[in-house]
Amino acid sequence: MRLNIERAIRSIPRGKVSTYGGIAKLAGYAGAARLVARVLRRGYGLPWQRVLGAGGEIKLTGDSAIEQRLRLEAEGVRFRGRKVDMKLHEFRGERPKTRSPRRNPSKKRG
DNA sequence: AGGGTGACGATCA
DNA sequence: ATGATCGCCACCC
Repeated sequence: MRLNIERAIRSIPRGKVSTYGGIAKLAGYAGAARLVARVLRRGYGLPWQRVLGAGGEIKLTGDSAIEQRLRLEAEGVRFRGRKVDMKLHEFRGERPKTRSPRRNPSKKRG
C-alpha cells in the first residue's frame, strides 16, 4: 500500500537520504523498488529529493535531476562525483531485520 | 477486472 | 564503467 511507502519516505530525516530499494524494504516491499518510484510520482508533499537509486545515484534525468541535487546539497548532503556519499547520509533509521541497540533493560516480562 | 508500466536492482560479459 | 536482461509488484487505465 502506498501509504506505507509514503510513511517510510517521510521518515527520512533532513540531511539524510535513502534508496528506492531501501524504502521499499522499510515499507515491507523488499524488491519492489520500482513501486517506490511510482509512489513518488503520485505522492504529494513527499521529500522525493531524499530518495535515490542504489549507491546514492540520482536516477532522475534532466532538470529534475539537477533540482534534486540542489535540494540535497541545500540540506547538507554531500556528493561523491555523481553520487551521494551514502556512508555519510544513508538513512538507516528503522532496522527491518537487525535488532538493535536495545539498551533498555526491559524488565517488563510477561 | 486484467494487463502494461516504471524516478529500480543485482548480475553477467 | 557500460548495457542488456529478468524479476519485482502494486498502481493506473
